[in-house]
This record gives sequence, structure tokens and C-alpha cells, in this order.
Amino acid sequence: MSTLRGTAPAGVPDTVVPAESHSKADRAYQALIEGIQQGRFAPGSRLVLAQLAEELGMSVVPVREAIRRLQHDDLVSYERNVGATVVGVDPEEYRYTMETLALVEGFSTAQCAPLVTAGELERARVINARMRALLDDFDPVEFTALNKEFHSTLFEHHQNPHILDLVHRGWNRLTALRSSTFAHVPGRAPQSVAEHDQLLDLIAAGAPFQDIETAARQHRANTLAAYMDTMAPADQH
Amino acid sequence: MSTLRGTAPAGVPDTVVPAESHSKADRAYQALIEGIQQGRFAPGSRLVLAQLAEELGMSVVPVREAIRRLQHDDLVSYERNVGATVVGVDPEEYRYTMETLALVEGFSTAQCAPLVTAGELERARVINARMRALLDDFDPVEFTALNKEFHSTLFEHHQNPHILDLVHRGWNRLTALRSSTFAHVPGRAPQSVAEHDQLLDLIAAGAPFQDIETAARQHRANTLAAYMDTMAPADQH
DNA sequence: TCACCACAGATCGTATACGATTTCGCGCGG
DNA sequence: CCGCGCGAAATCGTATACGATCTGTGGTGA
Repeated sequence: MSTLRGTAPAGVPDTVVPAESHSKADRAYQALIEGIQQGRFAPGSRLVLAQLAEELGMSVVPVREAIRRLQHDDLVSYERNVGATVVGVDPEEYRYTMETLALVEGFSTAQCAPLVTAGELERARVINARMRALLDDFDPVEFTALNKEFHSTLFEHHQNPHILDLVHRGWNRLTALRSSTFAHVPGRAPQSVAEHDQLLDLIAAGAPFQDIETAARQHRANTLAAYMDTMAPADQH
Repeated sequence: MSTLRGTAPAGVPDTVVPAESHSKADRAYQALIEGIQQGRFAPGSRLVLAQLAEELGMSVVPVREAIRRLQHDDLVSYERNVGATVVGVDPEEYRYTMETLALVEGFSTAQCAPLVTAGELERARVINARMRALLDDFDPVEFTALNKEFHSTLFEHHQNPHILDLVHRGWNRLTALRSSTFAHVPGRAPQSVAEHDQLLDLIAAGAPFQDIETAARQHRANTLAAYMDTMAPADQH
């Protein structure tokens, strides 16, 4: 991540990309990742180089590179001499992703906590309030966006760019998985908002590293558990 | 990682690569990663596509792909229209790597712990004994190799391939950094071996998740701290 | 009827070619 | 003597072309 040009950091959609990333490969990557996250490419569907190249108005070479990046991000699966397919939402894969995210996000949150300013805390509370307001008439996409924004606020003073990159990759993967099948786990949202507040309280109180890490990690783990509970009965008929 | 072909998973050198990975890009990647880890490419030196292509007896296209993979692994830094340079041993970068490794390796160790068999524990003890035997007439390369083998043994029953992949990437990066400048932190090796034994004791005793995670994480953190202590005075003259 | 082989279509992997961008040194003017 | 702009060399980015490999289909023989 630290080795990437500042303009297009690992495809993080938060930062506005300067319109023309001045590299066809970058544009292809952006286009594909958006397409996947918006569900325009169904999971399991094949990504054919020549076809995509024509759609994007470029040669296959940049497309190829973009696809290999997506492979690194675990957003597509690739087989030599066969091609790439959009990764599905195997519940097991979801577990891997959430677990990894819980790990890195938890650590990162704890590491950033002492450096979070009062202003940032306040901003996070405002965002969380907007999330709470959204609970009634629920919009998963908007909610997810706010969720990203919330956690981003706490990462303002990131200490370790490697870990921050892992967090971003986890988010990307998550949106890709989420948008493609399940809208959301019912009833999880309110608790999520509540946990956000608890987390902010911990940070405000200057709680020890481990407490914050555990709380942040548990926050993700709870979502995962809720998903598993919802899915498991339906899965093993 | 799970999306990679089984034969060449993210350049992990543990698994024997079937001689011909039957992909020039793969061969180039292997060759470059070895070259970097063995210090054949000095840190900071440029990796010129055409030049490497000729050395490896292939066109620039596979080389280019290999370099982008290395970029993803944070082994080279890349600048558009300029080229790739082997990543240096910036102490800060070392910190990032070790910190990340402490995080993912700690978690992975704790997660695998309950599944480690008695046989594997015994094997780990044997490996650690060999490391202890090596303490007298010290060989950093051999020691590092055994260290990898030791931790690999504990990962036999990995639960989360994503995290396992992160561990492997950390190891790769670490060998690359280590081989290029500092042989080792003096005096750290004996303590490292001792900590290994403590870790094995915890696992054997069926200690709770968090205890094992903390111990494994601390194991890396201690190495990092030792390095920082050694480096800091020498660095700021 | 079923298994197997051969062939054709589709798709990828790599080589080569050329335009685009950057870097560096040289000469000019102050 | 030093700063500045210009031009050539080096290097990368992308397009196009072709050979290699896989997949599916149809036909043949048991």
C-alpha cells in the first residue's frame, strides 16, 4: 500500500479518484471493483478479458493486470488458461473475511485510540447518530457507507499503513460479498449502533489498549455470529 | 490466497514448487523473490523490465506481472513510468512488518492451538532443540529457516487461509528485509528459543485463546523491541 | 446405449512493436 | 559561476499478433 501511488491506494473508494487515474490498468481496476461491489457482475460469472477490454475501450493487457489485482484482493478466483470468475458468497469465505477484518480492524482501532482527538470523537458520534436515525426506515447501502465512514474517522491517525491497507481490503471484499447476496442480517443493525457508542466511550475514557482491541474485535465477531446464526439453519437442511 | 493455484501459493517457499511452474510469470516471480531474499538485488536498486527479461530468457510481459506481484507483497516499491526499486530496510518499515506479523501470527497460533496434536508438539520441540543447539556457533540463515519451520508446524491445522496467507507474506518480507542489512539482533536468539518453549507449554496445557495469542504476539513484539533498542542509538547519532 | 477419441471454438499466455513519459546532461543566458 | 530550458536516451504503458491450452461437442466403435 505504501508502495502505491497516492492517487489510487489499493482501490479504496473513499478517497475521490482524480477522474483520470492516468493509467488504463487503474481505470479497469476501478471499473471492475465497482462492478463487482454493485453486483453488476454476478458471483460465479466469468470475466472474459477480450470482452471486458472492448467494454472498457482498451486492450486486454490493462484488463489482465486489473484482474490479477482483484485476484490478490480475493475478489475473483483465477485459473490458469481458463480465466477469472467473480468470487461467490460461500458462508465460509464470509467467515474468513470477517474474522480477518475483526483482527486487523480491532488492532488498528486500539492503536489509533490514544491519538483520536475530541473533534474526531464528536464527528464519529454524529455519524453514529445518523446511523441510528436510519434504523427505522432501513437502507443497507447507506448504512454500510456510514459504517465505513464511522470507522474511517477512528483511523485518521493510523500508525501502521500495512494494517490500514488490510482493513481497506477487508472492507472492499465485504462490500463485494454483501452486495451480491444478503442484504443484511436482520436485527443486527441496532446492536451494531449501540456497540459503536460503547466503543466511543472506551476511547473517550482512555481505556487500555487491550480493552479497546477486544471491544472492536468483538464488534465484528458479533456481526459474524449473527450472520452464522441466520445462515446455519437455512444452510444445512 | 485461496484463489491461487495450489502449486505456487503466494510464493511461499516452504512447499516445493514443481520445478516448472509452467508459467513464465510464476518463474519470474520466484526468481525475483529469491534474488531479493538472498540479497542478490541490493535494496534501493532498480529492477528494469527489459534487463530482467533478458536475464530470465523471456519477454517483458511476464516480468512485469511478477514485479506487480512483488509490489503487492511490499517487496518492491513502484512508480508509474519510472519503474520498480527493491524496498529498503527503513527501520520504520521493519516495525510495520513485525507489528503486522505479530498480529496475524499471534492470532493464527492461538486459533490453531487446540488442534495441534501431540506429535506436532513433539516435532516443534525437536525443532526448537535444534535451534538451541545452534545458539553456540550461530548461523542467522539456518536459524531463520528453523524458526519458520517451527512456526509452520503450529499452523498445520490453519483455520483461516486468508490469515495464513498474511503470515506467509510477512515471513517473505521479513527474510527480504533481514537478509539485506542486519544479520540479527545480538543476544535475542536465546530468549527467542526460551519463548518458544513457553509457547509450547501454553499450547500443551490447553491455555485459553487469549493467553496464547498474547504470548505469540509478545514473542514477535520482543524481537521488534530488541531491534529498536539496538538500532535507535546507532540511528540518531 | 455408453465410453472414448478427435476436432473446433473459445480463451488465455507471451512476444513483439510502437507511442508516451520521465530523467538526465548539455548548452545558453544571466 | 550558477540557474534554466531544451533535446536525446532510457524506460515504461499499451496495442496487436500469434501460439498454447482448455472446454465442449459430435461421431465412431464396442
